[in-house]
Amino acid sequence: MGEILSANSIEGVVRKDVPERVISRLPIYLQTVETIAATGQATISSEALAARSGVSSSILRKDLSQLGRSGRRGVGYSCEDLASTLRTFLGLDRARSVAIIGAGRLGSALADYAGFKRRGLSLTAIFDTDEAKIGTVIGTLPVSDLTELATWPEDIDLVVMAVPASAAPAAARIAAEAGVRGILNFAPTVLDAPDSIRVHQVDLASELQVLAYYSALDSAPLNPGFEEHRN
Amino acid sequence: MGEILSANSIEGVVRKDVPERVISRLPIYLQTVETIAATGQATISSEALAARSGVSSSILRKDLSQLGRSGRRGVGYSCEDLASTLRTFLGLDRARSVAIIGAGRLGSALADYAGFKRRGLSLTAIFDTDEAKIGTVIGTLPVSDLTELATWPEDIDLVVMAVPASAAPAAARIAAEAGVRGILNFAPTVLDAPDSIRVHQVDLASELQVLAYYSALDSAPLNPGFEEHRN
DNA sequence: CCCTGTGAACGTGTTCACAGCC
DNA sequence: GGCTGTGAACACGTTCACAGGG
Repeated sequence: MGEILSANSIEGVVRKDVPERVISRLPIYLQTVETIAATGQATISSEALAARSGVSSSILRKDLSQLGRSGRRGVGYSCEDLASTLRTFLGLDRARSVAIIGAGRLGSALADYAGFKRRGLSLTAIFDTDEAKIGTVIGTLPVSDLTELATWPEDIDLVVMAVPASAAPAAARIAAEAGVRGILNFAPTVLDAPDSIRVHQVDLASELQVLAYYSALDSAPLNPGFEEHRN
Repeated sequence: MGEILSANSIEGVVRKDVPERVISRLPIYLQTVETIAATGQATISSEALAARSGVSSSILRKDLSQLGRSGRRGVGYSCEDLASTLRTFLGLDRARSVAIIGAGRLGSALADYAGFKRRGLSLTAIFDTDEAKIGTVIGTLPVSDLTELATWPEDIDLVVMAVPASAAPAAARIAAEAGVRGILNFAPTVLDAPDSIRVHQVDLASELQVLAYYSALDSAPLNPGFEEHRN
């Protein structure tokens, strides 16, 4: 045991509990540093890496320092080492298997996303409940019946949920029973899932509505005088 | 640099400055309360609305209190009034116009998303640079040449970017020059845009990598005694 | 008595500034 | 001199608990 521990640092140091905010930035750093490594550059400073990742250099250093010492003072971070540290820390050294539920337009489009393998993920299966779709091929994978998820021969770690809101809760229940550990939910509905399963929401309309708020903000004042509402 | 632009101090309009965290939850409340209103229920308590939105009741009350008084003590919130307050606050009372850039599989799938109008958004145009795609029809909209965005007759408030990472920066520049106020970027690359434009990132692989981290976390038993390492 | 609205306490995340090592 | 790593200061977000109107 303790693979996870040794993963983070060479000297058997601690795995402090790393806040989710930090975790959510690591994939960005990973992607940036991989891009830089691909150009042949051997090292990069926190300043430069932060700028290209859209964060401040101090937060980048704080974040990376939580994975154990990974940079060298006076030099910067080794691109290769850092990429490898990040991959290991995120658990991507062995590819995580992903299934897509929903073989409609969105599911098909996401399945086509070329970057799975390159980013430590392996698309293992696509499920649907629609008999007309089952058996058709998307990319290289045939669409399987969702009921087969429960007895699927390979472990499925993560699910991308690309079904209508009405179908999402039932599909989530099936995924949870099959032992899936995380769901990325594109359906515009809050899923309540057991604690064993982690759900992240991606809602096109909600994201656009937030942007709409800010777009309205500086072009036209709304609600004049709403300040005064106090009681 | 840090995309943390302060959206408060713009154009002289000083409104009580509502934190982004709060703004990002409002669309969820809106959707939940609309669903409840559709069942005919007239009022709802903070407790119930919070549970169905996946937040705590105290945070819901704090959030809503920032939009002015919207509930009634002893009773709860009027579903209709609250929905209307939220829509107005988010600037959705007049539909915000959205364009999609990228008429590939993802762009087409997103264009098909039925909920635009219902959620205060109006899909106005779809752009691409590929001549083979220009002129084809997606849903009810023809695909237009991206160069036309600059002189598009209708105002375009928001853009959904559904192009490969390599094409995203150039497309973002065109959008920025056309006066677009917000970009929802599905391309897996950090866009740096002028301050006048707000960029939100949706990255399939990054989201899955975060889920991968947590899935690895508790499937492996935690190191016994790891508590003690905390300092 | 019910349920919102809110100050005050608490906890978490970010920035600052510099010590420490290259 | 350059750049990381990190405590300490600061800012922000959440929860608590209760005052106060219905």
